[in-house]
Amino acid sequence: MNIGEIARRSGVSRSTVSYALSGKRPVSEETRQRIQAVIDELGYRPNATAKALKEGRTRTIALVIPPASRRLTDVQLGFVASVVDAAGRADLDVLLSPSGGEHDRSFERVIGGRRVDGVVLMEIRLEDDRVTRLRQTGLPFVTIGRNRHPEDMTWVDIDSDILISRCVHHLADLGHRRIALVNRSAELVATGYGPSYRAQAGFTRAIAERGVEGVETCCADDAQSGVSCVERLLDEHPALTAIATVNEAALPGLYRGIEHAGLAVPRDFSIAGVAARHLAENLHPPLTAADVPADELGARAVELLIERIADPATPHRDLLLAPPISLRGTTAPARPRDSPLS
Amino acid sequence: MNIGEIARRSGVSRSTVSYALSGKRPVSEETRQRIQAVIDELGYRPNATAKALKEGRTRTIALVIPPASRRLTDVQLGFVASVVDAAGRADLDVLLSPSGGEHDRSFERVIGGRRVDGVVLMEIRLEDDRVTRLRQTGLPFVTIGRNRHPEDMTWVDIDSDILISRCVHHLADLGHRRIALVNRSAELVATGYGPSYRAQAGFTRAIAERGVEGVETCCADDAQSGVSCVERLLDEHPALTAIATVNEAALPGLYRGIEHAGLAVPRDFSIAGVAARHLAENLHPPLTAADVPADELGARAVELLIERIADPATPHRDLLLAPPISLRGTTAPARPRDSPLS
DNA sequence: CATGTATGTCGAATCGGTTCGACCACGATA
DNA sequence: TATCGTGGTCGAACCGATTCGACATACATG
Repeated sequence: MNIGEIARRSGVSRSTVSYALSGKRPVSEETRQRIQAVIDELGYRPNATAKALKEGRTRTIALVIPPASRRLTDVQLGFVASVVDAAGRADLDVLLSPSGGEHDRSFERVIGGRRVDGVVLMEIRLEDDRVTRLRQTGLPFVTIGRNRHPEDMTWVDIDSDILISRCVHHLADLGHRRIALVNRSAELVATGYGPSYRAQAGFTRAIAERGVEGVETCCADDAQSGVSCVERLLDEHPALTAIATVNEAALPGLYRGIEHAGLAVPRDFSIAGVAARHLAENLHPPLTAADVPADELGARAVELLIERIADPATPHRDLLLAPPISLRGTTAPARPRDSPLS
Repeated sequence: MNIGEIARRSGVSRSTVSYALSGKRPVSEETRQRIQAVIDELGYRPNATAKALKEGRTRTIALVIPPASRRLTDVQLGFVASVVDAAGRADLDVLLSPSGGEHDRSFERVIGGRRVDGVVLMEIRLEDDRVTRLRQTGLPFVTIGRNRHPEDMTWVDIDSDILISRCVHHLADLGHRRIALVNRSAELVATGYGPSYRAQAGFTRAIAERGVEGVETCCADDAQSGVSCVERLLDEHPALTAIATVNEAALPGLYRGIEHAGLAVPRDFSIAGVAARHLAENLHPPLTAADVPADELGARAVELLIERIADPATPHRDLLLAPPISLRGTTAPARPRDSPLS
């Protein structure tokens, strides 16, 4: 079952078997065939662990995901899928490592034990311990998202600042004067989650540029919270006519909340956001949104990582995408409503 | 950076360092502290690959998922999350291996190269090559779902036969006389996907037991297909008053299609199904459904796998769950409708 | 005092591969 | 004929850990 067994049965040395398999030195056609016959018969496959030890690389990358207990959003799921896919195409295996909370053991095990040749890190915070930790180990890594100082690292990201700003401009173009930003959970925003932070920045800037009225609010990542979020918003700001959002999971709730308030989308109320295309198209009416190109980002992250693994001294690179807004069914010209309270 | 370096700097042999770390033989307190100091200073962590080679186990399990290109359903996602979670608690890493189509290289790489100590297999078909392959390698494995002959293997599953049958009985109890089964995609059913096959069996049986009229149909895994599926059903069977389904992804579409037809759920039309709790609760109105206990199944699968890894001769076990139907907002007494065509 | 037992340490073998240096046989070349 | 290159093979070293057997020292026991 190991290379020695194959060698013995073929009457050659272990090195000859190895060379017959790798082709790194010539082996006579005759012996090659004899060896191959034995291999086929026994169904021998070289032990990946032994190979990894000798070669000094595991042909495995780690994908560090947010703790699995918190449900992955559609966009995150898209990242996982495309990373796994791209890695597979490059004959790399993917070790899944949840991080955060009680899962830090897993991260430490994978990183410290050098079980992988490189790491793809998702869900980066503006200040992120894991980045610091990876830096000290010297293990190549690429992040999906960036921290506060992304200068000396390799990353891919979407520009949620620009994207949300585009949403606001689009809504303002349609005549909306009172626009709310529905961000992700307060907890996430508080712990310095990049996309939320940057969405906020883009929102504030665009609001100022257009001289319209803006309201910012946080909302937990589920439909129920979306409903109550809209209730609260309409209660406190009855003249609101549009929402821009980066909160995918809340979207069904936002739709429902608006409907409960007796408003029709997009006739009475507009929504624009940043979401997975799949999700945007499946909502009803389909969401006008900047579709996060998770496939491209994930695939590119893996490519960049492979580059860094091959040559860790390669200069750092990055990729910042700002896909256009796909106009679907949730934005329309503003129809001013009388505020019942004003 | 390796154990030899630590040994040299502490002035002891490599074996002493190893024993100091593992505690498998006594080491004097003094040397232990000296070694520990060096380790802390250099941030040394033993190489997992070398350890794996020597010990003959990798402390890694593979999780074989359906090809990532096809979007995972909520239930599948629940399985992944709980398996990763449970493995993490047992200090096992999880290697993600997509299988099917072009991804079979990945499966072969992981299994053949003995990169893992055991395998959790998801999305089992009634006839499944991967099960056959795993059998010949002798690698311990546990399946989530079962194939046609699950006698000599270890598996966990939900009893979709019983579950769908319960849905039918529940609907029949409410007076529904014409009930449709919305199964998963025709392709999946055709290739012998267990849950679909068993749902069909349970449906047919329950229909017969209650002497009601049943219609079976397949539906692709997305909202759009759900809409057209309902359209088609109501067109061909205008007197239909209820749907039982195992198709999570189609649910939003089913709701929408029913609404389009001018029917209200649950007043005019009832739905009962099998789905992830999370999803059922987030629909509007919340879905009356048997909630798939993905957490429990995933965790149990890992436990069973760990058992088999520790002792491959352990007798095979299984776990078949049939959670009760949670009554939520989508089922109500039948209100007969006149068929516009009859 | 001899013997036995436990503590503490070391060197060498081992896991299953890859790879380097050496060697032989052969035909081509000077 | 002496030399060289090359095809083909082997043995040994190596990757970085663990573990076994051996040995030395110290202490308790008969």
